[in-house]
Amino acid sequence: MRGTAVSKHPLLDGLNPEQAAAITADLGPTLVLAGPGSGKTNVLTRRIAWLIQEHNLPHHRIMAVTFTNKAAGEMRSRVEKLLGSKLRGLQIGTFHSTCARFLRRDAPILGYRDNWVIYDSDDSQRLIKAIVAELGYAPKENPARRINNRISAAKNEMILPANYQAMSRFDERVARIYAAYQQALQAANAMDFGDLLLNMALLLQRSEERRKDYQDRFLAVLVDEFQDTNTVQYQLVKLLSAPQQFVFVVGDEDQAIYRFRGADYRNLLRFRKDYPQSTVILLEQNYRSTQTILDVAGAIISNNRNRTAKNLHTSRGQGEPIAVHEAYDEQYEADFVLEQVRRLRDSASIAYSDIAVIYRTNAQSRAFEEAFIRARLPYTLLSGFGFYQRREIKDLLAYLRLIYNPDDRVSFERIINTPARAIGKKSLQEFADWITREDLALSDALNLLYYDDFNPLSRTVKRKFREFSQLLSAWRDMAQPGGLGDLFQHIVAQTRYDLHLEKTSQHEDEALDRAQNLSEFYGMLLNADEIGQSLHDFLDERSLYTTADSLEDDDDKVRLSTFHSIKGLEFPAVFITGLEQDNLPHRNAIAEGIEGIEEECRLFYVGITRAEDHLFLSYALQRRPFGGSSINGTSQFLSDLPAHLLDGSPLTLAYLRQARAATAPTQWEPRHPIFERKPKPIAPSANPTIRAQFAAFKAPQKPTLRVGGRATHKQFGDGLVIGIESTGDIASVLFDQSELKKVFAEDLTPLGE
DNA sequence: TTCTCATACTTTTTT
DNA sequence: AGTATGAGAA
Ligand SMILES: Nc1ncnc2c1ncn2[C@@H]1O[C@H](COP(=O)(O)OP(=O)(O)OP(=O)(O)O)[C@@H](O)[C@H]1O
Repeated sequence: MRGTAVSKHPLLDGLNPEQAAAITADLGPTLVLAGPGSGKTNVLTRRIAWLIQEHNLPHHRIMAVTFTNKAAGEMRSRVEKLLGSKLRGLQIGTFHSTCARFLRRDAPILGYRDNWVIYDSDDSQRLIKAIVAELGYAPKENPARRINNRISAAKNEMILPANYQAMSRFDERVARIYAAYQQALQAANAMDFGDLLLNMALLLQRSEERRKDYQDRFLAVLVDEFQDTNTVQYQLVKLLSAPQQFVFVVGDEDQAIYRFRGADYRNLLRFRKDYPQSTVILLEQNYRSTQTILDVAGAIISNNRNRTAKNLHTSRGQGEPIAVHEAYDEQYEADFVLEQVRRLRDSASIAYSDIAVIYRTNAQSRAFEEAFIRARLPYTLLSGFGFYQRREIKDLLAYLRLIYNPDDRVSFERIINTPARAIGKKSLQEFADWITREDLALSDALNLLYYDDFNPLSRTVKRKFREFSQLLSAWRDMAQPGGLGDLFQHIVAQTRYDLHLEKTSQHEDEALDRAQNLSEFYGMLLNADEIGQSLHDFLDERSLYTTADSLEDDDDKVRLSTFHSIKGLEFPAVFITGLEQDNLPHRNAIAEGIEGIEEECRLFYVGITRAEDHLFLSYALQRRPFGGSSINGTSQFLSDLPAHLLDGSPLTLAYLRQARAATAPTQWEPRHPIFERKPKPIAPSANPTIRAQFAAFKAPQKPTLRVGGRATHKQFGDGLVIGIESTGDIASVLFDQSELKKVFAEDLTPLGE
């Protein structure tokens, strides 16, 4: 029966029996555990329609959580299409958007004023940095970024400053900073990303009245990508779905890739434990990929421990083999991708937007961007440094935010002297000291400037701040829905931000570029005006929406993305690039040990399973991060690929075979990557054979002679050992005085570091 | 106080 | 490569 369609009910049309079982399951807790492409999201969508149609739940009493805002929008329109009516009250959003929406109304209960703003990680780090300075800690030993990570982790675990357990000296400082940071956030009337979730959970825990209200409103709660929920999200689901427990979650532990954000795939197990009466449904039919792609994916993921083995199968047929490509460096890798993109379009009539290029780190997008620009092929980035992170945009946003929330300290400090108004360190200090001494809110202080009796500031300082405060109040009066574009024009004109741009740009080009960004931003404000957005709508949306969220599907451009941002999507053709040890798995993940490496393995798995028909894997022998350069061995995951499913140049395939022979299947031992920050200039050989040898890094066979170490040879002198044959008796050495040579290992004497 | 220049530091993934 | 910080001159 499996795999055959049942079609008794229009909502079940074309679904297989397991999918139908999930959709029609009883109202009680239900868990759908299934691999990629098995229709989990599809099932969740239809389940919503089913609840409305068959269980007569009013649509506004259903809440669904998706992983991205874009997925939320798509889910809403699909449900509407299934039911043939608009469903404005249906609550669908990410955890963050949903919480922000609820808190927009309820935050005053927690002591926020209703014009609170959302701080992104950059804002948080600025605030933390200021606090570190105020507490007199050394900025170097207490980097804002690291501290922010600790604080976020605590919030994800619902640990409040008072309960923060300090296990080290560093942690003791973190605990103090965390407490001060929370106070500063409250004073600034701001919430960071973690607060959005934590405050919502606290609200539900602390206010019985609000809890009952939300619980009464939401009869059913549905969550997609449940494997990537963290503690506070899990608690939110639990709190909101009580007491009737009509909770429906879908997930796949093999696709858990947000551990760094506190997510724990064991929430799937926890769900089964917390709801012992829950129905568990497995889906095994894959509708997305060819069998070859599934087999490769399966071979990769089967090395992970602690997982339910899934028996994925497809009716899509075997498909074509997986292409593996070795490139000399990232530019050649990009050229390879370009070449294949053109070929796919010409011979397989695949649109640009049907193609995804996936990499581990955002920095890797650069080589692809440059190549695509050179070749004049259209592309778009799903992740990375976005529009809103540009200096000029952040400045203008800070103006808007301060207008909306005059207590926003981070924005205030950003723009008080941008453009320069002769308010330097000293003036600012005098102002800040006064505020601290009198324990004033920033907004109150800005008002008190007008009353000489109430402030002790020196004449000039007072005058300068007063002028700023006057501007601010004038703008605030203008900040009405429909007038955001005008407001922008006034800000730019009255601060002479245009002149500031010119002054602070190095070249004409840069000034022009930044001015263009500003007009693009202006366009967005006009757009907001058109749809009648208020300032807070606009600010919230831009804090919570990512580049990928606002991308139109029909925009015919190749998608460049990290593994993380590509999750949940599918493409006829997928390129997975940068398959080098230390890149995937990333060196930092390797340092985290087996958990880290298994997560990297899942990243690879997620990437592979995005592909419908065409899958390309590539690695580069050399990369140039940070102006330096590194020579890389191939990813350990490449050795786990079943050889008979691969296609590539004979040399590459031979090399992979060799690599497989040399390493026992997936030892999670970090191999010894060759990583030289600034290696001696290496003359890259054009000879493919030599290049292949160059690539043939092996795990060390003799403890004495180490790949990546230096050794001396009686005839050729000193050199860098870049490879050792699996037999252990022959080594490839890059000699300082000559070139790459293969020599007998016994003629080499290892040198100390 | 502002601007310019040199120097040091970074070095995963995202809401 | 890119940003952030600090010193010194205008
Ligand atoms: N019963 C079905 N018949 C035909 N196609 C289906 C069926 N169910 C799902 N699909 C298709 O399979 C693809 C994958 O579905 P979906 O995105 O819901 O899977 P998923 O399990 O959520 O995947 P992932 O875990 O990778 O995000 C989609 O293109 C969907 O339209």
